[in-house]
Amino acid sequence: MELAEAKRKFIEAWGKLGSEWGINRTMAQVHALLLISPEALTTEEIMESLSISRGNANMTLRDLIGWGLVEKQHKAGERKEYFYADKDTWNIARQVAKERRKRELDPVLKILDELSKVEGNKNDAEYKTFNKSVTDINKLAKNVDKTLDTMLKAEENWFWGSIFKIFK
Amino acid sequence: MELAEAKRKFIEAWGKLGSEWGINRTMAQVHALLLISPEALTTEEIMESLSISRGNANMTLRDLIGWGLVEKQHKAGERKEYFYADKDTWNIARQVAKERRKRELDPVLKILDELSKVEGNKNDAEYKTFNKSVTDINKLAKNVDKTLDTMLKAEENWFWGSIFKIFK
DNA sequence: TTAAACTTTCAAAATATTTTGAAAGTTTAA
DNA sequence: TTAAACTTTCAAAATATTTTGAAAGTTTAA
Repeated sequence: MELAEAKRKFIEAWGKLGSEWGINRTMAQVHALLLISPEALTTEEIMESLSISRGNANMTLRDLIGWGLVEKQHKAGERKEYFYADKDTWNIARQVAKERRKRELDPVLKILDELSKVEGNKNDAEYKTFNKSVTDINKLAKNVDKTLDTMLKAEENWFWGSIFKIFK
Repeated sequence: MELAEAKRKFIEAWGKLGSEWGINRTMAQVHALLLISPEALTTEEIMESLSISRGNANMTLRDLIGWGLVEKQHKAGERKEYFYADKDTWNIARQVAKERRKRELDPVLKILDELSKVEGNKNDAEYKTFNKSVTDINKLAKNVDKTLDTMLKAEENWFWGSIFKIFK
């Protein structure tokens, strides 16, 4: 396979995976493009490579910066801004986990905590089922939360090393 | 908080979480409704509770069955079909992990394997960066894949117990 | 100051996804 | 067989999301 074709496939695959994981397709594609670029790119180059508009490129890059996946760079003597993606996969995984936890898991945990406090008649099947489902899901969500927390603080080797020790 | 209000909130929260995780909102809401129902419900009751159309209810229920989260039940002497959700959160988590792995992770792993085989000039920065990113992501994805595999085979207590032993 | 070189915004258009509901299909009892 | 009681399908409508591109805004050098 040609390098150029391989690059296109990578951008496509990453874009698809992104869209299945709540990151929009273009955002994931811009990220993919930067991941395989040795040098930081300008908005212009990104627009060109992916055939997207200036507005889209601008907003997408700001989102990626917001997710902590991309940073702005300035070159001496130039007005243009350059964009560079962190290429450490462990950092990428951690950043994504961190953002999604904050944006999605935390608000749900808050609601579940409230809902598991709702009182009711213990002889009412409706209440009993509601309460059991809510408390069970709450427990699971808290476990996930704690695991993510540990992962966020951990070093890559330590994390996977420990996971593997357990999983043999 | 009233039970009725709590139920509404739960359905809303689960629906939102679902839509952030690639399961459509209505599907997640139907699932939530069934999770807090002690008895299996009919299509009619689901349509009514959530104010959705017959077609939507039917397709959504079939999807939920396809994800292994809901099952059809028949009551003796009745023509109607009843739908019941598995209430074991560990099973739910495993089912979802299993389906998403199959639908999303596996295809990407296949592409990454191919892409990491692409040959090129080792003095070319373009090639070097491409190759490093692809192989790194491939390694991470394989780790995730293996961990999911273990999780799918594990018992709940064993899984979380082990995770906790490590994470102290 | 000014104007060139850039970035950002946002309403409108394009696209993608979801939902509806009527028509078609299926099953069962008699 | 038939017809009532149900389920399924799918084109069209509704809704949600994404993208465009021109206009407005900002920064810098001179």
